[in-house]
Amino acid sequence: MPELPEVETVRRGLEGLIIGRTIAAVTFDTPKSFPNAPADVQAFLINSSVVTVSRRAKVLLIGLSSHYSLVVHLKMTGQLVYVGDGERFGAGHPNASLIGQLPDTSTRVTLTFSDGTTLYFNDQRKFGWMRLLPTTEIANLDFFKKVGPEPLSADFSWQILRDRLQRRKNTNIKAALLDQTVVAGIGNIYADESLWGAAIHPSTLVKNVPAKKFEPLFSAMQAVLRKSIAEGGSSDKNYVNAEGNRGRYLTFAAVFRKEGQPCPRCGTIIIKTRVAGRGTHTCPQCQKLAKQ
DNA sequence: CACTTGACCTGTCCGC
DNA sequence: TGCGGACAGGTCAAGT
Repeated sequence: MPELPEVETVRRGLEGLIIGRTIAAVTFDTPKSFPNAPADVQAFLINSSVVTVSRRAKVLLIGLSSHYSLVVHLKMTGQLVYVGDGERFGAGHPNASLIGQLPDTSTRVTLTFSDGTTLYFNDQRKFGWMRLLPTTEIANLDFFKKVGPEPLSADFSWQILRDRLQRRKNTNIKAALLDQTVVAGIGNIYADESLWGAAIHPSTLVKNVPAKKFEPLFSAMQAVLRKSIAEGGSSDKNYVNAEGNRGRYLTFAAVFRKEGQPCPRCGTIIIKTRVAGRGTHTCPQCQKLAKQ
């Protein structure tokens, strides 16, 4: 569920909260959530400070003064939540209610800074992970070598999107949008919202998507992602930002989790089906499946 | 090689 | 009320 807008929201939050802080201690539960060797942790995490917080696709990169980085994938239920001390987050601060609430049963990794504040990596379903890697090695990870372009980057275009989607011409358009090697950062929420925006049925095979539809799809995808970032992302169940607050985008969503409600464009009742192995929300009037 | 399905997890919800 | 099973979906491995 954390997709590009949610991870970007976490990134922006962390950037203002943890840069310059020095890591004093770490605790973690399972090798899967944090598989690094204790010796590396001691040598390259402890006593290093946070220099950068960046993002590529749905992956967060916390750059450290040791020239290592914490690489974090939240997968479905991961959270990165910063909790200050009483002085920083006193009564009235939106984060104040978190003091004493963490760690909880979902906490996998706890990073304690030298000033006594804390960054928690929580993950109810344990799909997510956090790894400490030399910063220069990140680009060599298989995922980073294969991942597609950033959909909001200045040099991305509808023609590039079209060409990359068409590499998967025999699969449906929703599966192609979810393929991170086609374009980075799109997950179930924004695939459904983008396809509704362009009035394309998600089961349409890529080779059958009319040529005139790729530009509207590109525009809809960018608009949806930008709107969601502006609203702090989507909180369906677990997602919260770096201060523990939920996102607001689903208030504005056209179809995602809107089954049974009227389509904002034509009033037809939104339905939920299954496409590409995922729950899929469409307007049956706006998004008709042409014979294929 | 292209494409689809299952596994990884656990909390929640639904039907019996 | 309790319980089994379906479901949630990002990514990778395995299967067709």
